[in-house]
Amino acid sequence: MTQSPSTPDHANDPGRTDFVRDLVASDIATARFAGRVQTRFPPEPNGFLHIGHAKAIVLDFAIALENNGSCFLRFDDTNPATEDQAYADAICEDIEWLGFSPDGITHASDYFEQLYEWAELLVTKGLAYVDEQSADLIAEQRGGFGQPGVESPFRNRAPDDNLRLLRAMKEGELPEGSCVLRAKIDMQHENMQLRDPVMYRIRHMTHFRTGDTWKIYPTYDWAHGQGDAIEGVTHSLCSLEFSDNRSLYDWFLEQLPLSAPAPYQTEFARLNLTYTTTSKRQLREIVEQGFVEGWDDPRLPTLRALRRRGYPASSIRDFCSSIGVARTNSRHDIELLESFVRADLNRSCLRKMAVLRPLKLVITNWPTDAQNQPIVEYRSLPNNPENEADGQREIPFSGELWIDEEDFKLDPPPKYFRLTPGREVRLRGGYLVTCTDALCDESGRPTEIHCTYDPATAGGAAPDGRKVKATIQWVSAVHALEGSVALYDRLFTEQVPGERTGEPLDDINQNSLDLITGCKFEPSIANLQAGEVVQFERVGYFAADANRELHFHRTVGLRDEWARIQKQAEGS
RNA sequence: UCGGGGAUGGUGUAAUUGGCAACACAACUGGUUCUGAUCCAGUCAUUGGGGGUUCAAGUCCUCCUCCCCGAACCA
Repeated sequence: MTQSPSTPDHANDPGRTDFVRDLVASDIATARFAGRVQTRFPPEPNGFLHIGHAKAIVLDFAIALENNGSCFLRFDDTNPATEDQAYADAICEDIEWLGFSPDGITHASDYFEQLYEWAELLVTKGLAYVDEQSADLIAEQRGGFGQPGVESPFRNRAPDDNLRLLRAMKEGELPEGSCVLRAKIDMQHENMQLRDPVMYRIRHMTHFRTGDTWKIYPTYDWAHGQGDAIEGVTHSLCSLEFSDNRSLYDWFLEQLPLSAPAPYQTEFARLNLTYTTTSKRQLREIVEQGFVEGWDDPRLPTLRALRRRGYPASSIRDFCSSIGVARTNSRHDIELLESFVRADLNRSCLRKMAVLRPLKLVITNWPTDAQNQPIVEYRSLPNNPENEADGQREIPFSGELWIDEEDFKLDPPPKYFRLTPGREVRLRGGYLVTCTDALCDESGRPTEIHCTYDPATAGGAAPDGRKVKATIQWVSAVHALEGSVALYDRLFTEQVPGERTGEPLDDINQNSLDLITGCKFEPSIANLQAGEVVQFERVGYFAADANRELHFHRTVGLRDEWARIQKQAEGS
């Protein structure tokens, strides 16, 4: 198994351990599996991977990696009604993007034949029987919490008769729903999972891999542990809700003639994040009801959405390994994820200047050439102050510029450092300018700002050492490229969607997308690759859309001290 | 109601297995800065509650409280 070499992940936190790693270490110490470690990531190909899956993927692969073991990707394709090759392809793609290469890609359906043989074995041993009752009846007879179940009238049918019926099920001679194969365990067991669980159901459906060869399909419980055993998995990690299934996992494996020590299951808490959801069902509703534009809409926590939004795979990996593994149900602040994204992007991103909401700034004393045209100068700015090796770029500067509306106030609030009549600020990498005048429309909204510049401050430094409180970004009006930007807000308005009313969709953020057109960009923006992420200085990180020219997705904003001050002012 | 699991700051995760509650995020102070970014310094919990054992308890015992999961021919 491999992982992109660029990211050390756990390496930055060596001594780190958790209950899963403790278990693995102890199994190695006692040679339970002869020192082997093998894990697997077992998604069902009926949906797209999301950030919650990323936690599981990182854990599964990291455990293998740290112990010289291996990790397979195994599709849990036991339900032909909901699964599809397209999902399987998407899952492979997402895992690869995340930075992991499985040691093998397998399917539960690869083992249908072996599973069936073992099912006949259980029938022969009197450990499984065909039940001809309806699903409703079986459910009813299962009993409830604290109440014992009732045994099926078919429970003690002779093995030979069961075998004949099972074969008839397999041959497609019996209609869907007419009967199921059940394990014969204990209808009184306090763990409902052991009250004669269903092993096979009849489905006359086409499976995306096995086609029409099977008329019966194994349930999750009858397929999962067996798949693990066949593949040589040692540590089968899954989420907490499968805790009660563990006894069944063990029971099935105990009945089978295995040559190696049986794998065992360990459960851990799945990932929850504030202001979003990792529920497959909820995500489906959000997409299907049109709250977002598709499974890769950057507002979603799906891996393809995060990728499109510009989240580096390494930041997701780092986040997943930093949050640890426990059995406590918890919910992480989404800010933590965002802080990993910012940390990564701050190091790696080129800086660009962009003006999202343009306001014209005219330098009234800017020189003109012989044709009476404003002269154009090229100012040199670092591509990334965090990394000198990224070099410099030349940006055209002239007498008419765009600045952001937010960087000018006719009537500045307290602690506002930016441009206002009479005040001097720095145009980043350009000159110090002083506002002399502002033209406004009828409603009093500024439409054009007039400034004078100080020719002695070329590059933005004042020879006399005078300080200005603010530096703002700008784009030369005649050279500006025009495009659009999608600003994303949280998917939900509440930290815990659904906590108020019981219905998560009640808390969906109706204003999660703010599409801004008419944005102005510095000319070098034209050289960006599809999907490349840059920092628009003083604004945030933005990913170039893969298809639309000059359209950007806001990955995450910069931390914003001014916004904080304003909020405090509102509060007091 | 029965079974399984869980509870450490605003959030999450640790604590050499009985020995000074640590780290990250958030928040708040302040400093640096040609990004109100980054960076740097500082502040912010005696561990769900009661009782017990012990020189010493987040850790052991005991009683209690609260939370999550489980009664698909889903996974």
